[in-house]
Amino acid sequence: MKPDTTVELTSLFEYFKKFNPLSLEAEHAIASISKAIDVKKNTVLQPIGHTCKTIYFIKKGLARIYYFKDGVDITESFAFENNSVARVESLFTGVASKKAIQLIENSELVAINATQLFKLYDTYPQIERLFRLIVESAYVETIHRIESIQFHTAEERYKILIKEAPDVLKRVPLKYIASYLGITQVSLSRIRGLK
Amino acid sequence: MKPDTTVELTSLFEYFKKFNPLSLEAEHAIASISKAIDVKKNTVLQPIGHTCKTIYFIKKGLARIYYFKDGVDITESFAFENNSVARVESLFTGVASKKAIQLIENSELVAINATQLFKLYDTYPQIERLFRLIVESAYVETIHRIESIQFHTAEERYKILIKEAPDVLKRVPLKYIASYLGITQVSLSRIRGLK
DNA sequence: ATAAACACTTAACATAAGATAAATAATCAC
DNA sequence: GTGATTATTTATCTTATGTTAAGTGTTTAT
Repeated sequence: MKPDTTVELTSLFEYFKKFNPLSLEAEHAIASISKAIDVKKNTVLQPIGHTCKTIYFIKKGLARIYYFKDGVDITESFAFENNSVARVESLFTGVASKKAIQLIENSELVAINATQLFKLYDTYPQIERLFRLIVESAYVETIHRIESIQFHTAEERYKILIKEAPDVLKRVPLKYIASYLGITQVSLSRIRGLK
Repeated sequence: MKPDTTVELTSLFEYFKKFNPLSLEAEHAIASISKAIDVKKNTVLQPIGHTCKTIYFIKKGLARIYYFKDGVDITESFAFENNSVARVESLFTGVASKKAIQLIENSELVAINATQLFKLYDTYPQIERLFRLIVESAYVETIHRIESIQFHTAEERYKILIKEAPDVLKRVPLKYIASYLGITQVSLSRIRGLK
């Protein structure tokens, strides 16, 4: 019988396979620096002001990255199941993050120790390649996000969001969606009220 | 005496050194898939609608990535000397780019064949690592750009720009700066007129 | 040197989104 | 279940930015 971790990490390795399938040995190496955790709704994983040293994979549930701008809670991004989430601007620079990760639902996560992960890059080029591809993919998404923020009206952005991620509306409080779209909750209500 | 290419690529390899120093062999491998080109002001390097297969390094000069939104010319980003520029959202996906790269000044570039570069990744893990680090760095910049666009007023964004890149103002037409800031040229003039 | 094209500013008006406040509606703790 | 939070909507007024148009200044090509 397989050890527990392997079973728990099945969906993580499925996720990896979409980018770069790993050898069993490489999978075990990642398993050895990862642990599965259950987190209650509204939990904040790491406080603002700490350097990000963990990459989370969401087996089940829903998270957001947020921060405070002039005392106002701003949602930078959402992350759904079968995706990873990390405070990248801290992870890749070592600078303390001004952001936090919060779970919007009761969630099941895999926490990967990034410090140890980066060390695995030397031994397993396939792991370095895997995360290179994951980052490239996230980078492309971020570029699309810029186009969306900069060159669509708030109403267009709202319509695009509910078209591309109708789930969001059911699972995420509107106040979080509003700041994600770059507007106030009042404006979002107004837009929703149209027609 | 060194071959010509080595001399011409000095600044490129200096740029690489900031991320991941390469062996001479790896440098030669990159040199063999690169060529130095001189480009006149206003030249568009590749037409919109083609898949991006080239990474450019700017030895001298200044470029912008732009596209058309509802017929209006929008500048997505600028790239100055000693930096690289590519239409990443096409490069990493194979999808035809809706964007073009244009030189704002007479420029000296190094064109790196990306298709061949990606093949080098198998032979030279150090090259794969180099570009992983370059992309991670660009990704972090893009995340900061989102914060800037989404949560500062146009006036704040303008002030940040002239503080962080005062060069831009001297070398880039205001119409390009305006769309980069996400506003019209008229709005930018108005902001500049204040005080 | 001149005309044409381009770059930038200014003005008047229209509109989308912000700020504040108050009213419902939904959820949570006990 | 009841009261207390929290979430959402609605209304009013203000403000920043868009749109259009016209005018001035600056390059560029011949």
